[in-house]
Amino acid sequence: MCILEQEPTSWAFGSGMRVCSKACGNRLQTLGLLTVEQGSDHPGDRKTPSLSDVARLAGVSTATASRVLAKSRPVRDEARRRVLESAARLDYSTNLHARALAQSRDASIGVVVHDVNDPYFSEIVRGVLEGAEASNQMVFISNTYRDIERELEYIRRFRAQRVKALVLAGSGRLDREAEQRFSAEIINFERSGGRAVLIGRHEAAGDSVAPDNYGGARLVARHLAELGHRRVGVIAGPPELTTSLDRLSGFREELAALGVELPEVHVRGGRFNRDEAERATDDLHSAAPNLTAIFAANDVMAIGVLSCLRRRGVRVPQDVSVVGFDDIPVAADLGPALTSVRVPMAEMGRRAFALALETPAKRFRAERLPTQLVVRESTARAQQ
Amino acid sequence: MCILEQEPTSWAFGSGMRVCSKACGNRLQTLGLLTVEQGSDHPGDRKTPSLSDVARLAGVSTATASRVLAKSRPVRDEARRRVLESAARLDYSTNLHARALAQSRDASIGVVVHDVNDPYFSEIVRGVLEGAEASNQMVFISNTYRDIERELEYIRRFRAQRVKALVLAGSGRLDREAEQRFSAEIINFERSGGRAVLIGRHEAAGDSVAPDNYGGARLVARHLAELGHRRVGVIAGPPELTTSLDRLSGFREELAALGVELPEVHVRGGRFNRDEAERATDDLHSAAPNLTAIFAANDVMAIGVLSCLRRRGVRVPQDVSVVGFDDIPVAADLGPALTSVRVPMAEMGRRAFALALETPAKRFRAERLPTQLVVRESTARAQQ
DNA sequence: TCTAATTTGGCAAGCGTTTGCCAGAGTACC
DNA sequence: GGTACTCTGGCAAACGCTTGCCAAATTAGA
Repeated sequence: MCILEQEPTSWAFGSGMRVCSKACGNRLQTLGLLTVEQGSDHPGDRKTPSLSDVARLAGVSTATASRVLAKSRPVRDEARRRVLESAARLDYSTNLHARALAQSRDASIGVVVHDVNDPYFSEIVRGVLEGAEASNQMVFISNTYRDIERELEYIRRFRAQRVKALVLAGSGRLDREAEQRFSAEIINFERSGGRAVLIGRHEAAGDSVAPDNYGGARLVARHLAELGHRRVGVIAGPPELTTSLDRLSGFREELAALGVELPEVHVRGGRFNRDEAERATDDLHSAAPNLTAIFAANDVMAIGVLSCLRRRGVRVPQDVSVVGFDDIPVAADLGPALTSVRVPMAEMGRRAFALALETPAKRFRAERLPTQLVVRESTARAQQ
Repeated sequence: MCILEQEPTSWAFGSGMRVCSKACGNRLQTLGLLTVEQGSDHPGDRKTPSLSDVARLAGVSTATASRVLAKSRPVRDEARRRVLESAARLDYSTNLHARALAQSRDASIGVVVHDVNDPYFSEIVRGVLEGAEASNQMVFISNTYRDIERELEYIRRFRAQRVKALVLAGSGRLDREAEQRFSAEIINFERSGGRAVLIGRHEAAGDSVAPDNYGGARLVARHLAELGHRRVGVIAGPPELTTSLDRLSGFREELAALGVELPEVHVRGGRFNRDEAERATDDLHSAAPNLTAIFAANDVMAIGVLSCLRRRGVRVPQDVSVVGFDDIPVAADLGPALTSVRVPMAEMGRRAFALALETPAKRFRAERLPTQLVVRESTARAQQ
């Protein structure tokens, strides 16, 4: 084991540290090769103790033991003490399935997101977890990678698990049939007694929280127009998602209102990821090399845009201004720091969680959270 | 509803699109304010159908219905068809708790990570999910935010849920007592019949997968020494974690072997996050303004380092070279692109998942995955 | 056609909790 | 001392599925 003899509190140790480092060093000599080492033994498997074992050991009925452990009713001190002691002695662990079955309800909360690797969603998850932590609830996260079948599958699965509440984050779809199937599953879920809250999709059957994508995109248009940009392009999101549409149309309409034209050839699209955005920017820039500004449908795509422009020797913001959307944490650390629209992702997660625990109103509720332009280094006055 | 009349396949639509945008636009006029809208009704709640309801409707016993739905034994076509049809008619959803209880085992898999918002962990999660997807398993992710009590709590919770397997990602701790409590919970978990696999911590009781932190750090030392750096600093990770120690000691020992000194005052530490790293760099750079290179214990910290240096007007890599660790996806997109040590994060997740499904060997297995230096723009020859 | 082997389906006993209901034991108040 | 409550604790019936065991039905073999 690679363990210090004394508790380390800082790196300014010297000797103790060095000894340890040595040990670790030796252990790892196999630099560059995959090593398989042997450790100690796997534990044996005697049977898991049940509540009745605890009760027997404590000399009480299972009812009493249950009431102590689930805190469902007061129990006299003496008995309570004996139960707790027995439970500890046996390493007892409540079988949650039995409990959920008896109560016809699982206390945990499910979260379904498109992609935890996307900072947009991981921020949302953070918000949900903050809420959950405050009220000491278990939450389970699952990932659809934007596959609709998997999304439906997970909803069914959480229904099968009878979770108390379900938070679904992701864009709505323009495909009517897809949305209907989605809504149908949500309704089935709620019929089974759970609460469902949607993030980022207002159209489906359920309470929802969403950012003001349309308004945020208008802010971008206004910002660029004020900087004198007249030839602008868009790297849009997937055309089948309402989020893409809202962001694109907000941008387009505000530009129009300000008298700036946005020809269709200046609008390219792709999935919400870095690489597709980079390719799309290649196409766009080849087709329209004289653009002075590019609006990316989200920050992850903006990263691809920046990468493409850098590779092509285009300076940002001197030659071309770039704006993203979402304001993910890393946006401020890109080179150059990215101008973006702040979406309160964590806050949406918190709100969704809170909503999930409220008793449902008669009608679905839909909250829309404001967005806000954050100007950084990637936008500048247009060089005509 | 904001839905197109025809299926959209690209943004080059024109009119249909525009109509939709208008609708969306009107819906969102409340720019900058939180809006609460009213939607349709919540579904009512008639009782959830059970297997016996399905069986009755299909005119068979629950045993047969169960066999059809759980595919546990062949059933004659006619009966099978009737069962499936009844299940569909009733929107039946198996109660997984009842199933898990009857089988004394939950089919799902748990994942416990320190922080899904950290790309290091979200990449690991991606690897696990890829494995899970290939074999069509449900996985549940939970987040400890590096709090040891919460970590233990989640392990207990997954034990209570009797999950088939548990993947735990995060660094080991130097604190002996903490590690022992951790190991004790793992052993309890395995005793309850589940499989546990650890990522990034070899010292605890369980099969494990870990990157070669020590070796990777040595590569960094060699790289910097070869570029002529003699005055180097380190922004280290939290001193209580073995990951921090391994990375620091590998770096320090290789430097020593190459005749480069690393005074303790050139080593600062903090949590594995951007902001603490930025502060630590402030301290470091104030104390030792003549450093020519800084090694950050991970990429997230390196972002903080870069930000601090930029703020102080220090050019990277002309004045100071910076190296990170992990090679998270965004490393290549920072300004300047970050030289880092590639840790096969997703691969570790996949391996851990695979290991979790294998039957355990008699002794714990420990796999170590190689790391690799990726040189980008943030390192250059030292200006003496 | 008869017997043996193989499918297929049902019965009912779990799986490990929770909880409604009831009874016995204290307490408080007349 | 008697009545009316309040506490505690136990019994046993769910909760909704799976599955070992057995019997009936079907098929194969002779």
